[in-house]
Amino acid sequence: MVKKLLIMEKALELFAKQGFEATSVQQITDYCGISKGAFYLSFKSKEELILELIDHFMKQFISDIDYSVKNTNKDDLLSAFFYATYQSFQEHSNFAKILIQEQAHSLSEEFLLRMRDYDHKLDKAILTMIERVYGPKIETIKYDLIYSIKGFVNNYSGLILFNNLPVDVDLLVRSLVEKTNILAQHMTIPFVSPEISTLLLRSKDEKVSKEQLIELLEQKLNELDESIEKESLSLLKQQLLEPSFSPAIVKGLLENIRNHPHCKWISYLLRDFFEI
Amino acid sequence: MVKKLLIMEKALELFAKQGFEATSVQQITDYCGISKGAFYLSFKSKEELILELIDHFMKQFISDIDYSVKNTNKDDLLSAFFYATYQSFQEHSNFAKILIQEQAHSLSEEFLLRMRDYDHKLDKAILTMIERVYGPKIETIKYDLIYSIKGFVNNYSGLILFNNLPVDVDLLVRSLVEKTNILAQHMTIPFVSPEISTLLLRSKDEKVSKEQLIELLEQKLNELDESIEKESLSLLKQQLLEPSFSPAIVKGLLENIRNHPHCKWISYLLRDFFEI
DNA sequence: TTGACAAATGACCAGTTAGTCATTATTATA
DNA sequence: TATAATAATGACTAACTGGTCATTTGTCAA
Repeated sequence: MVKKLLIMEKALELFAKQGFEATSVQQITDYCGISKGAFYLSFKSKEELILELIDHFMKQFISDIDYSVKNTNKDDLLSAFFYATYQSFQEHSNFAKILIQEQAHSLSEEFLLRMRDYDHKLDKAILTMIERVYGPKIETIKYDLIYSIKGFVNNYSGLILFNNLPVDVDLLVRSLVEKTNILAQHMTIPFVSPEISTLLLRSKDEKVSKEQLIELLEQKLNELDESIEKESLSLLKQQLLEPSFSPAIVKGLLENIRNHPHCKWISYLLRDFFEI
Repeated sequence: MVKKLLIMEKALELFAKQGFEATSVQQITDYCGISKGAFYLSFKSKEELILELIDHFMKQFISDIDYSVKNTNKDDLLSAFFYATYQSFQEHSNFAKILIQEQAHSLSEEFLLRMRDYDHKLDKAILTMIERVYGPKIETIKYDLIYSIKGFVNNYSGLILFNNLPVDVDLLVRSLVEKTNILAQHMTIPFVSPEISTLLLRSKDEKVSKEQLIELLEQKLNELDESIEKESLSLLKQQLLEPSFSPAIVKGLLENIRNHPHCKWISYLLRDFFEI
């Protein structure tokens, strides 16, 4: 099994330098000083190597973060989080580079799903953290806060990693903690509403449940006056409970409510649900 | 010439979906309904197509931003900037996707240099903007502010583009303006120092000049007490004025000062200069 | 209808890719 | 030492890549 680790190590180096696609199996085996056949004794495909690398490092990273978020006292929590993050990034800088720059497309569906899942876990860890640190007072802006924190981490990491800056980690952490605190204390206009967050915090393939949709529909129906939009919503609710209309009709009903400011979101969720 | 536009349009679509590398010329010509030969009548290579696409959209984008930054009164400046940005992104969402997710490596040096140049222009536009909006009081934190603004733009764009969210642009702009204002008013601990910014704001290939380095060296020499580090610095200054040591010696001298807190930066710049 | 010119084609080239497998080398066991 | 089992090799395949170019098609004016 030591061969497997050698391959993972050397491959990571090349991937960080050139990206997944631009690195060939031949290059990896040359760099390891082994034959191409030997590679396929350890991994059944290049794809499998990539997935194993992702799993290996993400499991470590997420559990590090999660631990520090759950086992540090409230006052040092933010510092601990940023420290743990940049500690991990420095220790595994090759992986960090891949994490930050390797884009969505190119690779397999499996890869995307897995990354999304890890991202989701990270979101939950950050959410736990800010709820512990700031309590209920950031309720309305917590999703924007998650996003801002992830933004800071990403951008400053990219800055450091791709310019090979010598880093004063202490300063970086203090600076990011301050930015986070400032935003938490003064932000009043959230952009990421709970509605949007439900979409972001669920996995890509698991849809909003029919029951959730119906609940949301009823809520919206109460808000609206008699109108084409309200009737459309009502018919869509009927369709949810007992499908009877053709796709064309459903599409038309969705079109009716699409531009109503109160219905944009529900229209989006319904489109997602009816796969239109 | 209409053929050329067709190719650019269709190619952009495929690039946004799959990335540059994963999209073949064959795929593009199939999607356009033309022959492979016809492609090479309009572009002399795939690379040329990519560069033309980048130029086409970046010139538009940068000039839009620059105009709005220079021709809006101070009070609406931030709003105008974020509006212009998201207007552009919505209008050219395929290009925006490429801009946000297409990573550094993979492509040619020419591509990297050009992107860096546009990025640099954007930095300058944002700098102009925040200096106009906030005046001298943000002097010490202005580079962190640039970075935070770019972080917000990038992250919220990614959020919107890759989840196909229906966007309330007004809300988004108000939310980002607020975040920016909050940071500008309360941030006190900058991470991006003027030293770092000199590195970021210059193009990749233009180095810090020898004269600037010597000036910086003399400054550091005055700060230090007699020590191995000071002697190393002195010898390095000598090497700058008149090269005489072998690369191994220079490397050793740099190693001597690498971990001294006062010398991290100068050591980095010298490594860059001596190409070690 | 003809001839001249430009536009468009797609078979073809040389190179690279991920992945296979008959063959050979190495090691452990008896 | 002889045998069996395992590890490792690298020439090979089939598919695909960016790019070329002899050939065909389309469009004019004469």
